[in-house]
Amino acid sequence: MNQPARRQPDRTRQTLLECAFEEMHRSGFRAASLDAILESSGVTKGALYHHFGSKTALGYAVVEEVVRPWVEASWRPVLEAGDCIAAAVAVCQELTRQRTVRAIEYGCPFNNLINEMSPVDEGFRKRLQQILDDWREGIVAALRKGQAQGVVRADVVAEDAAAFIISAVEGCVGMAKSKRSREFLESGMRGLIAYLETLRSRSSR
Amino acid sequence: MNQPARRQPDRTRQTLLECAFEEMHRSGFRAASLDAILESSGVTKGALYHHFGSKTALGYAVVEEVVRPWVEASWRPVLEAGDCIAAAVAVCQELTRQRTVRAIEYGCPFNNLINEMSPVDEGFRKRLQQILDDWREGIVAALRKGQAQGVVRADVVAEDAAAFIISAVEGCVGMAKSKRSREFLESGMRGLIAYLETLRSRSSR
DNA sequence: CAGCGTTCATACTGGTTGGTATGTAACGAG
DNA sequence: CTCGTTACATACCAACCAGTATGAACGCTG
Repeated sequence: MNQPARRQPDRTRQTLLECAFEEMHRSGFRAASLDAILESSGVTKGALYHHFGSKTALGYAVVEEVVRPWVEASWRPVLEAGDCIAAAVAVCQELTRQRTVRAIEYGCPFNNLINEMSPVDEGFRKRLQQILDDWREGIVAALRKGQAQGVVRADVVAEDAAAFIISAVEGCVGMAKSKRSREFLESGMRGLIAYLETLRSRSSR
Repeated sequence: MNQPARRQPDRTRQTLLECAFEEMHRSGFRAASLDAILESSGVTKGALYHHFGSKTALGYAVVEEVVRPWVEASWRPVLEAGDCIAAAVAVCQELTRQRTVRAIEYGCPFNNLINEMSPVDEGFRKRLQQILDDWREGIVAALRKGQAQGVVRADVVAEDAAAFIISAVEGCVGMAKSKRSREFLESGMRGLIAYLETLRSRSSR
């Protein structure tokens, strides 16, 4: 039994965020039903509207407090690794390997939200853009570091490569949603890995 | 004046498809309001339900009769060109150049529909998957032809490269939706073009 | 223990949406 | 001209959904 009458406002809020994230991942933000979130979280409507002023405010909180850390965590290895290309390849391989068919169908929450919400809600757009900017800056820094180390070719334009790599990853995961199998995702990722290898300087092969 | 009482069922149907396409492009399929489509097309609900059995059926027809030709037309140059790499580069440049800021915000209809509808509606998923398969097969054929001509490196895995190229294009257009400016799209595309050049065989440079 | 703000619970509402029932006018066949 | 089918038009409905009003129970403070 969970304590029936005990109050844990922070935990209630966190549960709400997590259940909202999952519902948004499955259905998208606009089609996400508050009733469904309330049912899966075991929270009532009064509690929800105590913690969040509106459905939109809940969505913003999910972006800031769930999606953002999730994106950051997935690429931290690349930013911290010695050989950023090898680390990126490893992340790409991990991305496909541990992904269930279910996860392939639902895709990347970050990509989903950009595609759904950016054109129709400025608050979502700004928050998602900020996450994208930070991600891109991280990749740029990693590539520059790699260039200083002699791992990455000096003629690579870091900004362009970073935008391209992020786009390719999200594009692969997105396109794979229309396929039932893992094949497309794996194939696209092999293409990406082949590209990443072209960024390596001859001296570090 | 358009003929007030004259009947043009084929034209009515076509108008409906085009207006539905635009509304779906702006709002997505599920958030697309039939009333909005009816208003922009000047057609009444009775006429709509005469031509299409349901909103879903209308959506399927839009995919088959508007989205599919649109996707096919955008890549035909690559499939027919002599130098498929040069043609692909040209398509990418054209893709960014002629695109208005408005079009950047709303993104690619094909990508939008895959991301929104594939997980939640099997009928959409199958139709979109078929378009993706055909697109990919086209690129594979173009790459193979390029390899036979000595334009494309022989060690390129055509299936992987095709999946990767399509994903990268759609990823760039998708990510750019979260940015107001053209910068990200152009930057990602420069990265893509740099990648496309790596596919070229040394003998054809 | 008294009092009060925080945290939640329940019932209800107004608006929107996809869909339908019913009617009518155009159109082609004979 | 007649008649049945096609192609629309209008009015209405049931479902769903975000949001609100109201109130009660908890729990900290003094």
